[in-house]
Amino acid sequence: MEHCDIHTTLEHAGLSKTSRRVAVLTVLVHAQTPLRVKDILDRVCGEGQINKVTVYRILASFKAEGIIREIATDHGVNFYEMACRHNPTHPHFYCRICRSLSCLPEQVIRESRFEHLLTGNQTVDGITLNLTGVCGTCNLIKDGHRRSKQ
Amino acid sequence: MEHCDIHTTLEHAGLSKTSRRVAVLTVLVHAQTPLRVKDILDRVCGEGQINKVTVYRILASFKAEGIIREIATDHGVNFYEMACRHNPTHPHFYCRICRSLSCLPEQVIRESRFEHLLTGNQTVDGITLNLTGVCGTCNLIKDGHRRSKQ
DNA sequence: CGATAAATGCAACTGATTTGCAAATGCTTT
DNA sequence: AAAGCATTTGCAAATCAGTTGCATTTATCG
Ligand SMILES: [Mn+2]
Ligand SMILES: [Mn+2]
Ligand SMILES: [Zn+2]
Ligand SMILES: [Zn+2]
Repeated sequence: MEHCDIHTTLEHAGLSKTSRRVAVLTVLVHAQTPLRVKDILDRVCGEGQINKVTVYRILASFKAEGIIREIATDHGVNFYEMACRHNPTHPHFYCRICRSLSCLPEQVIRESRFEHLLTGNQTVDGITLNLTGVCGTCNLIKDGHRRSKQ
Repeated sequence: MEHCDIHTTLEHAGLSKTSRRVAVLTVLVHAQTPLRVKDILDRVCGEGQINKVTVYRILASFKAEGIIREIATDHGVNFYEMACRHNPTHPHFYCRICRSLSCLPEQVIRESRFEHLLTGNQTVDGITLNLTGVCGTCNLIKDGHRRSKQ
């Protein structure tokens, strides 16, 4: 699958190409699902490592520049994914058992579809559509438990 | 505006009508916007007060029974609102400056509209549609700052 | 009334995110 | 190159929402 060029993206956002920013962006660009800060730390295990505070700060700057999207969940853990043209806004599914987040990529969400709902002079810069429930894997485990109790 | 009967709701959910549950549900039923735990604690300032742990446990039981909805936000603070027939699922607007959440009540969101996106055997029990941005009040303040700097 | 289960409060804990500050790094000007 | 200044990073500590363990109270049942 195609993805953005790391260096072009940073240049276009006006962010200098430090080793840490390149490392974090590389991880995000190659991710198949949205990532938590912990996931990013695990995957940036190159030579000089990286501090979690640095990751938080880099993510904040990426978000401010519109490079990435932030997806909040109950349980207070945020996920991050690319917000480039290769990855338009789409719904997600969050499993409240295993706390995993997966993309539901078939339906693109247009901001314009909801802007008429705004009555005051709000400014919208993001949309999140999340389904919550129990994922397939956790449902299987649940069924197993149910059977073994009968 | 009309709202659910406290006692009927608790009975129907199979929850005993303790003073704390009645207090929390009363606050939620009369709220004009989704509330944080802190808001609920502020509003349940009757005689015997109430402990925050109790509020968390009551909210967990309400959510498990489908009495209320939970709305997650960046910043890791959850909001709660009634999930009864008087208040069908609808989008919300979250201001990332003042961290307030407001209801956008004009567009009802039907779970069925998104279920065809699920490929595996997930179980869906909730949908959240959030717009994020800067609210009218915070935009006014921002404009004020911009002017005073010119 | 006792026995038992459910609900509550309190203190301590957890875990994600943030803040303060000092050290490192990078770029500009002399 | 050296000095000056802004940006980035790391480390320790703080913050803050939410959770857990356990003792106490309150409700329920026979
Ligand atoms: Mn996604
Ligand atoms: Mn609402
Ligand atoms: Zn799961
Ligand atoms: Zn605001």
